[in-house]
Amino acid sequence: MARTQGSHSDITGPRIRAAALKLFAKDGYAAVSMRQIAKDVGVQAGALYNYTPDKQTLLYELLRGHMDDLLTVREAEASGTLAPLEALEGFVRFHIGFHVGRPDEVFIAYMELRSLEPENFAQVEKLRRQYEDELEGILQRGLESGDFAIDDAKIATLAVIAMLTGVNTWYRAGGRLSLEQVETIYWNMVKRAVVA
Amino acid sequence: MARTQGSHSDITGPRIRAAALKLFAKDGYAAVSMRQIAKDVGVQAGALYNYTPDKQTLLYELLRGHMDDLLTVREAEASGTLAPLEALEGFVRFHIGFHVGRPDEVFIAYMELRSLEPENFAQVEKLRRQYEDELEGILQRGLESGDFAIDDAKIATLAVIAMLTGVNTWYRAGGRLSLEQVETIYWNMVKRAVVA
DNA sequence: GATTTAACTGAACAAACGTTCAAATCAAAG
DNA sequence: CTTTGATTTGAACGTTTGTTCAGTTAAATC
Repeated sequence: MARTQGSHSDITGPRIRAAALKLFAKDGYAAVSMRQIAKDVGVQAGALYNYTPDKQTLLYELLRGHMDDLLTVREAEASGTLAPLEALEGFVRFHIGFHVGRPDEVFIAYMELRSLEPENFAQVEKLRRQYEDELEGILQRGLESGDFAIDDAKIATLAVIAMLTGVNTWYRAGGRLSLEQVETIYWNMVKRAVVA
Repeated sequence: MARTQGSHSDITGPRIRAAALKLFAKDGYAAVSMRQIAKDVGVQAGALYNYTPDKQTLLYELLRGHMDDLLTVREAEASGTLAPLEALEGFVRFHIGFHVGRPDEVFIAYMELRSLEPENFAQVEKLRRQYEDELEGILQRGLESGDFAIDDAKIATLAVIAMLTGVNTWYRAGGRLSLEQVETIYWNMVKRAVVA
């Protein structure tokens, strides 16, 4: 079994994942061949199978890793103790910052969900729901405390997330607006949309 | 050349497009084979080539047709003469109603843009920008008249469209909420987000 | 320097791909 | 009934797909 103890080079695995990530994001999972990934890494196609049992697992581990990352990083700045307004602002700014910094991961994370086999899909979907639940909790708390004025916490959750994730379709580092400006613009819109 | 005069059956072409639409939406353009489309229609793969020169054109015509539809239907309820607030409400309700009624078209229209060859991509992209420009115009007018309070008309355009199009990820006809209720919930959020 | 062990190559596999085309089929026209 | 012309079949094409594996290479261990 390969990769059980570090020996000769531990950089090929990551390089494969980086190449797959880039190519899947650009052309889509189904349109990318193992030979293209191998060529990008500078290796023959057969060599990839020392690092992944198959193509599907390669995709799954990218999506799974991305969601783990998202939840782990988010956990570090928990919102449970904050008032709804501050918690919401924190979530908005976190979401934008995190997603803008990982455009390829974000892109495949919801473009290629359907390319996952059912059990892999279920795993990733569960993590995504877990992330959404934090926002829904914030909105629900704010609704009950009277801080927020929304018709439906679940719909507002999905609407806010869709709006925020949309940043990735146009934002490019080094553009007209700084990340902090973008965060503030979106936070203003979210605030006005939900705060009483 | 086939299909120059109606003769024997004019329903095969539409049936092919319907099958392609359904399969592309479910599995993605690259993952769907001409043989799968043919099987769905109840015909051999070779027969498809009496109706389309190749697979790429099939996709292009689906996306192109969808965008033409969008712009044509939208034109029928122009907003130029309305005050910004009414124009915006009309746009929001139209966008939701139109998109919710065509989930497959909407899904491939922005999932499979990258599967279009460059010149086809440019055509479809142009139509999409044309649609977005109407919303941007409404927001810009409202900004200048003082009816709206937003930081940036272009960003607000993209944010609103992302939020509205997100309806398609969860809305199903016959669910808990009627279409009109959904429109109203989203209109409330948009209104609060941008109206002064 | 010899031995071990992990990493990679390069060829091969069966299956599936988009597309083509001669031959068969079928509905309508004369 | 025969002819015409559009439509479909079914096989074939060359290419590409994911994956396997015996054999080569090269680094680490003794």
